[in-house]
Amino acid sequence: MKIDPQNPADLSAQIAHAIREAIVSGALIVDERLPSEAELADQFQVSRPTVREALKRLAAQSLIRTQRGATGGAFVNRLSFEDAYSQQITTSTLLLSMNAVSFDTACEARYALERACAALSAERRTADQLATMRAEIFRQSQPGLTDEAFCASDVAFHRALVDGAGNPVLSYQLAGAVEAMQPLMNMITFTARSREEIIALHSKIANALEARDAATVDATLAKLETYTRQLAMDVAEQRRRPA
Amino acid sequence: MKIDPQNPADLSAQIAHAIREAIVSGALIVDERLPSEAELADQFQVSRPTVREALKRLAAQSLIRTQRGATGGAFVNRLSFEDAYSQQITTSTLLLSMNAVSFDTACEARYALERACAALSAERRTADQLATMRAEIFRQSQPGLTDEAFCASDVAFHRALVDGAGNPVLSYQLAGAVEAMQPLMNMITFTARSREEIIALHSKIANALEARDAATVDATLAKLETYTRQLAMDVAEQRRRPA
DNA sequence: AGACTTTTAAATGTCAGACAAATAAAATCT
DNA sequence: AGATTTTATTTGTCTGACATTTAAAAGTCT
Repeated sequence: MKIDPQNPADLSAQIAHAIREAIVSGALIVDERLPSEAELADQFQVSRPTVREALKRLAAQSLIRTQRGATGGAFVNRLSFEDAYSQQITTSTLLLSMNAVSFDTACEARYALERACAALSAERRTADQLATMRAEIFRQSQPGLTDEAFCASDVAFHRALVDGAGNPVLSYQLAGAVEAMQPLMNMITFTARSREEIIALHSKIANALEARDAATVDATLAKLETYTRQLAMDVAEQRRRPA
Repeated sequence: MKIDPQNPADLSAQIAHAIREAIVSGALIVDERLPSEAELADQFQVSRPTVREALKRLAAQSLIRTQRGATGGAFVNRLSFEDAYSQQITTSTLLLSMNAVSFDTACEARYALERACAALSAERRTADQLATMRAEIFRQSQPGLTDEAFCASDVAFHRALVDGAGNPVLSYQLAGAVEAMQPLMNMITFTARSREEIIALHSKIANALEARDAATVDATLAKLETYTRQLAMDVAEQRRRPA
C-alpha cells in the first residue's frame, strides 16, 4: 500500500508523500487512525524520529491531527474551512509579499473575484449579513479610527458581502485574496477624504444589495476598484518623488 | 526576536510558528539562511530533533528549503507559483472530497470565478492561448478518447481561457477549483451526446474570444454551467434508482 | 606558478535508546 | 456498584552518535 524506494534522499519527505497520497486517494478515510509511530517506523524500515518528521509535515498541512495517550495516535483530519482559510491566507500573503506580484495585479484579481460573487449575493444575502455590512460602515465613519482598524472593518465588510453569496467555496477562495491584501491596503487609505469616498461606495453597495439590484452592486464594485487602484497609484507616485 | 513561552505543549509547533511569523512579517527575507539546527536548538533551549520537526513543518508549506553540505542549511524560500498551485490543488481537492461540499456548490463557485476572468480574457487573450484552445477542442472531438483524457483536455481548455486574463493571481486561484473538480467531472461526461454538446459550447467560447466579445463568452459559460450541473443531476438521479 | 587531488570542517539526514507526560482502559478497593 | 488506583499504550522530548553531502582549504605534482 505505501512502500518506499531505497534511494537514500529525504526519507521523511517520501514517507509523508506516501501517506498524503493514501489520504488524498481515499485509501485512508476521515478520522481513521494511522498506525502508531513505532509501527510505521517498523513498516517503512526507518527510525521513529524519521517517521515523526514525516507526520509533522502532514500536520503542518492539517492533513492529520495527533493525540496523546493510550488511545491516541495520528488521525486523518477532516479539513475544516477554517484550516483551509488560514492556509490560503498564508500562501496568498507570501505570494504577494515576495513574489513580485504588483498591487495592481492583486487588486484586479480581488475585485474580479468579488464581482463574481455580487450577483449571487444580491440574490441570496440574508438580513443578518446586511446588518453586518451596515454595522461595519458605521464603524468606518467613526472619527478616531486607526488605519488598521479601518482596514480591518473594510475586510469584514467585504467578507460579509462575499459570504452573502452563500457559497463556502467562494468564501474560502476569496478569503485569501482579501485578507492577504490588507497590509497593502493599510498604506493607501490614510486620508479622511479617501475614507469618505470609500464609505460612500460601501453604502451604495449595501443599498443595492438590500434592493437585490445586482447590476448596481457590480457597477459600484467597479468604481471601488478604480478608486482603490487610483489611490495606490497616487501613493506610489508620491513615494517616487517625495519632494 | 523569536522567543518561546514555557508551556510544555507542542514545542515544535511553537517554534515553527515563531519562524513562520518571522518570515511572513519580513524579519527574514528571501534566500536568507536560518541559523543551523544546532544553533536554533541552543537558541530555543530545545533538542535538535524538536527543531528538525519544526523545520519540516515549514518545509511542508514551501516556506523554507534545506541544503546539505558545508554551506548548507535552511533558507527562506521564494514561493513559486508552481508551489502555490500544488498546495491550492491539494487543499481544494481535500475540501471537495471530504468536507461535504456538494458538486453543485463547487460547480457554481468554479463557473462564477471563471466568468470573472471572461471579460479580461476577451480583452487580452493572445493568439497563442487561442491556438491552445482550438487544439484542445480538436483533441476533444477525437473518437477514441478516454473519459480521463477528455477531462484532462477540458481542464487544459479552461486553463488557457483563465490564463488569457493575463493575471497570475487569478490563474493561481482558479487552478485549485478547476483541477480539484476533475475527478468528479470524469464521472459525468461519459456519453458521446454530452461530449458533442460540450465541444460545441467550447467552440462558441473560442469564437467569442477571438472576436473579443466578452458578453457572448459570459453567456456561453453560463450555458456550460447550466449544462454541467444538469448532467451531474442526471447522473445523481440514475445512481439513486439504478433500475 | 598553475592545475589537480586530497583533506577537512560544517551542515543536514538518520539512527538507537531512553524518559516524561498524557490518557483511557483495566484492576482493585471500599 | 461506584470510586479509586494501577497499568499499558502512545506521543513528546532528550541525549549522543554516526552517515552523507558539500564546498573550501590544504597539499601535491607537473
